Amino acid sequence: MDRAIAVLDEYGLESLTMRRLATDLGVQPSALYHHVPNKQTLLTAVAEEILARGRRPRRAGEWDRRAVEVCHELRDAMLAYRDGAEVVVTAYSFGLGTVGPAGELREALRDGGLPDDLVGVGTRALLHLVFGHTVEEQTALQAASAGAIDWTPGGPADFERGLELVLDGLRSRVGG
Amino acid sequence: MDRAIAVLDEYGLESLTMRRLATDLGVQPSALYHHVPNKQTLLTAVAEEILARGRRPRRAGEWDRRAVEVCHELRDAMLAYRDGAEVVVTAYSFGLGTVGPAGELREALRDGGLPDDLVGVGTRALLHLVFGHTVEEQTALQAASAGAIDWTPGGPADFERGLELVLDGLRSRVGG
DNA sequence: ACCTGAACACCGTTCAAGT
DNA sequence: ACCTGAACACCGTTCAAGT
Repeated sequence: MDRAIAVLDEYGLESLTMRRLATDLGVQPSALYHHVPNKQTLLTAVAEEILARGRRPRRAGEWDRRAVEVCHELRDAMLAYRDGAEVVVTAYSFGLGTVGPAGELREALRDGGLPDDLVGVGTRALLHLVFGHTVEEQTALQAASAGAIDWTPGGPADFERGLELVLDGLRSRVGG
Repeated sequence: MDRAIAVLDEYGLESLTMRRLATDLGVQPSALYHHVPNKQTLLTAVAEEILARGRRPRRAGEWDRRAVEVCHELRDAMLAYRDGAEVVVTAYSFGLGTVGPAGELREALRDGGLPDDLVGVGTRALLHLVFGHTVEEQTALQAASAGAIDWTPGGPADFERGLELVLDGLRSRVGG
């Protein structure tokens, strides 16, 4: 797991192959299949580890500030490793909603007193915003640091303004 | 182009390889490189063709209803072909914003009289919502039709409720 | 201009065999 | 239990050579 994340962070997702990881570990590729059934499972484990390493204590009390906090933690966790956003988003799209923060977000919206169906709609909307923004941001950051692009993308400020758009929508529906 | 989309729709993105497309066309793989510099370019062209085939006339007059209309057109276009959402989202993440509907969305928000920076934030938020929802919906639909899953995901109703959340946020900021 | 044939440098995964 | 060695069935891409 440690070596997988190290290879990912140093050489990128396209270089995180079973063969390369095996070489890095000084082992034959086939040896990996005694610890993991296939590559997708390996990548899911990497995604979970990235999220676990990004975990922080909750501070906010209000449900909406807590939702923003979870979104920031998620973004920061993904940005902490090269191609982290892609890895997490792909893992999420496989095991729909299994990955950690979805549950915490859902809980926050529920605590806000929103009706059940809106909790679902709102949670997915926030997750999609975080994922979309962060993949775009990370791609642009990496392209910029490679000199392939001249502009820099919207950072935390733009990120939060996007979140506020849907939180406005949610707040106006509390108790509705 | 026609054969590429046909192969995609019949066998899925993972089967749309240069070698397979070549075989389908009765030609050697190397022959494709006289029409396209690499696979990514081919996939971008496929994405553009999928969007072009989904193009519909604009009906709505109001800027916010027009934005919803563009989002629906985008979703429908992607859902029309197997793995269409993945192909379009990937292409988008490479040539950031070059793909068609982003401009139309941007134009709609601008017509709404929103300040320039909010136009950018809002456009990206809507795009990310459409992409996130549609990839999730299509993945679940395909998993369900393969019998791999029992539930069905949120369709057009949930889709539109998500959009309305951010449109509420945007409307409340018109003239602000 | 467009294509073939052959090669290069890779993939993920399986499986008998070893210790 | 954990690993090796060897193979299977693929990839994207390049390039000299043909028409």
